[in-house]
Amino acid sequence: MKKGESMAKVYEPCNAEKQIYENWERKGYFKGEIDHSKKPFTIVIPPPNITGQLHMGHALDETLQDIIIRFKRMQGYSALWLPGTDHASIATEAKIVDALAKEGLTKESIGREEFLKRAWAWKKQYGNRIVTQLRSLGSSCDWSRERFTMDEGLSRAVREVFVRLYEKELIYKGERITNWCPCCNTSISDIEIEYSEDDGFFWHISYPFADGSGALTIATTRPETLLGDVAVAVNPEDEKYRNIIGKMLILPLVNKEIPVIADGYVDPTFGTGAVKITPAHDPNDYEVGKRHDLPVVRIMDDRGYINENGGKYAGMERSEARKQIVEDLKALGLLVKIEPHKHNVGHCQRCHTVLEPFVSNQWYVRMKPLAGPAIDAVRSGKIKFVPERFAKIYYNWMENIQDWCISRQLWWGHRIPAFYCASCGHITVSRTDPEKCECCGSTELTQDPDTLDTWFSSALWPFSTLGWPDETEDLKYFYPTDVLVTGYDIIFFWVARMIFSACEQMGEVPFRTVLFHGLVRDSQGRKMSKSLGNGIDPLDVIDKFGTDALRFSLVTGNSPGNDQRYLEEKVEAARNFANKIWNATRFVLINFDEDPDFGKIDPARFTTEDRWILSASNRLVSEVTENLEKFELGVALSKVYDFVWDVYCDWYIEIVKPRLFDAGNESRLEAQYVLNEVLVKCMKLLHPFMPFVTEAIYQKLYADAESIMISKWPECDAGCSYPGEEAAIDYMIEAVKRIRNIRHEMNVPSSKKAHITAVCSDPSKATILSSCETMLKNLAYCAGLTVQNDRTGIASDAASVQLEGAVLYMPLEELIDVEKEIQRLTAEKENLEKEIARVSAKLANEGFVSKAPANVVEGERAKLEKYRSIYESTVQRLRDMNER
RNA sequence: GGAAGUAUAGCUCAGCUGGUUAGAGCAUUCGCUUGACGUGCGAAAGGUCCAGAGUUCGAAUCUCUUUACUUCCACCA
Repeated sequence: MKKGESMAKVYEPCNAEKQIYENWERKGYFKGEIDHSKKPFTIVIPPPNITGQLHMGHALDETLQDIIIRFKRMQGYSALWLPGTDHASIATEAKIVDALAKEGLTKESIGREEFLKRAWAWKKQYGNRIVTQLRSLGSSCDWSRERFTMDEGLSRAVREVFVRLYEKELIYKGERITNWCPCCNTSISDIEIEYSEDDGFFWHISYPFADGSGALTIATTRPETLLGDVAVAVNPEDEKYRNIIGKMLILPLVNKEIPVIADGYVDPTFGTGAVKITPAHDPNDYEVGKRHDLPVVRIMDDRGYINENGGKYAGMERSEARKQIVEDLKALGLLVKIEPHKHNVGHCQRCHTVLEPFVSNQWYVRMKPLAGPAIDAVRSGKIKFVPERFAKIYYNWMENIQDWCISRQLWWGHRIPAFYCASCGHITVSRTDPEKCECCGSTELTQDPDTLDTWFSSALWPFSTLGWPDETEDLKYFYPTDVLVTGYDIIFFWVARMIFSACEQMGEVPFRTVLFHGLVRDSQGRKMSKSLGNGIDPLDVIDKFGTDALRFSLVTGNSPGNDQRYLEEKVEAARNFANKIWNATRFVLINFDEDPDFGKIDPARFTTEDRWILSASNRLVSEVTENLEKFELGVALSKVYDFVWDVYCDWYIEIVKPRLFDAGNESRLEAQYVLNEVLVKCMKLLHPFMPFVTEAIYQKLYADAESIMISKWPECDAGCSYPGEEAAIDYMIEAVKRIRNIRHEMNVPSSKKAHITAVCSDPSKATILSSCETMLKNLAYCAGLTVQNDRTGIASDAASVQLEGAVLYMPLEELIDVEKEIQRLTAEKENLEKEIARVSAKLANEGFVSKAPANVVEGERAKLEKYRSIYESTVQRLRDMNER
């Protein structure tokens, strides 16, 4: 039995993929080896959260990375794709807290140690799920180097960086207004805030003067913060308030005297032009308070309840307190009016709770000194953003950067290595846990209870995963990494922070290129989300269509940085393509001799179509390679797709069939050779995109093959260029297409074959045509072909095909509707007239001829000549038919 | 308030540094058991490349303006 005959008619991805993947992994192909005879090529994975489940975003991200790393591996680089996961402090902690709640426990009740024990157990049990899922995408990660942000080594890196920054005074602890999530019960950094325009109210409240001389009306969106007011500010330039500056007001409900102060911060045109000042609960008020040396009165606890400073409101939840305070003000007649007011409210990115900004004592990274080198790294081109426009967003953020709040009131994460001395108050920050205070020597030390922002550790990922702070061989060989592939949504969270961290710690960029991709949205263009329930599980798609199909659909027709929609039809089309190449292979193998000896092929026996496709495939190699180098993955893929389907399957295979079916054909072996050669080349070009089918096919083609993934990437052969053969086949294809067209238009049944007479004035075209009788017979329902140089013997009602330098006549007798044919020819004639007019006008244009590049002008001339040739024969034919 | 992106066939989208009779997939219409594939083959229909101006010999492509949608940043109580 021939090899191809054992192949199923339909490619079944599910059977093949798992086995193929296991084989790759077992053979160790994914391993990145230090090999000084090769150049390294490194990608570190954007570590997914251990709480995460595979979604389309991962699928896209992984696919892009895998394409690049497989391409580079085949090109001969020592490729390393380093995988791992992120501990995701808030998200994971929330999971554990939820689990505890189900048992009626709280984290405080079980204590820190027990809590962490449970968290690690959870991580062990579920943290690997995402990793398993990544494998089903075909990711060729070096799993032997898998890292976790809380691994011992990575934790050491975190501590090292913290200490270094502290020693350089780039980390400090300070009391500032920080955004706080009362639900997650922790501080968060500025970029973790999500603003949304919410409907709210503007409450106008009357503050009576202490001397009884009337009252001043202020407007606020947060009346409950009134409890913490320490002043009311007006603009010093504001005429209407000039004479009340310095007077005292009675703070309603609290019955405390507060002053009217003057500060330029107040906009006299907004609200009433008078602003209540609550330094503990508003960043601007805090600044005003500092300028005027006002007290800071915090009136809310961490959970969002009014504290003891709130008098009778103490213990009330913030929204409840707001309601009550408004009620009470109304009762006192101090509520002047309530206006509906839309304003931007900050929400917690994770739980969407309304955030509460208030003063607290937190750890910060001083960003200004770190931002400079990080900006330079991109501006100088050491790091390239693809697409470039993201650099602007990056600069804009970096140039206006605020200090980064890195402490979190959580337990799951890297604990801040700061130790407070009970006797002298000194803070000891060190690489190892200190036994005594470095200042006074006291042993009464307590460690800061807080942990670090998750992103603090991910910021070190490109080097911490390679062994830093040790000077490992891996670090020396694989660092800096080459490409970072990620979504534009984490440019600030992660990309920017990796850049400044690497510049500071390594004195070297973390990666040379950042390839940004967009979001995968649903078919209606909405973001996929849990709450909408519109998410598509990549694993379901893989089950239904195969990994290759999913990967193909995510890459094709997509350009860097742009969002895309998930459409099942696209995956289906990709699945069909996998089936197509599978069947092309089946065809090739069925038509091979038992064991073709390609050592015996004679290039002299290559036919025109052989040279045509060898030449075209050679060009394909260079184009696809170039596109991949430029990260134009979608373009590269569609080029291979078009070539395989339209050129190789639809034309080459069809043209070459007679040679294969004729056992005695003298160039049969050459046909088999070219079929095989071009197919393998295409499979290699396709392998990074569709690793599984291409491997399955490769194994079919070569029984003793190792693996396509470690095969050599095709190279462009400069000697393999046959423009003459390419032009000849293109001409023949044109002829076939036009014959098919006319036959279909005339409703000629395929059983009705026609003998074609080619009238050819151009000897070179005559040569081409004389050689293509078989092709016309097989592809254009032709019974036979005669080539002659005049029109003798041509039936006046024959259908005709006008080509450059030739006319093909097909006597189809009664099947031809002469009127219709005249109509068709007339339409064609008119179209040609338009084209000729267009091109002639162009060539008559002095400016065009003198200024356009020579090859463009030449191209237009050739075009004109071609159109004229076809036009003449069209006119001639019309005349014949009309004179009939 | 700043900034960015998008606008091309009924739908989803390609079209790089200006030169194509403006492309693909899906959908539509018509025809096909042609010895790999109906997850296929063949043929067709379908577009003022959002609108307007400019640069140029030449613009879907570059510049400006307008409109619509999307996103990011900042944020006035």
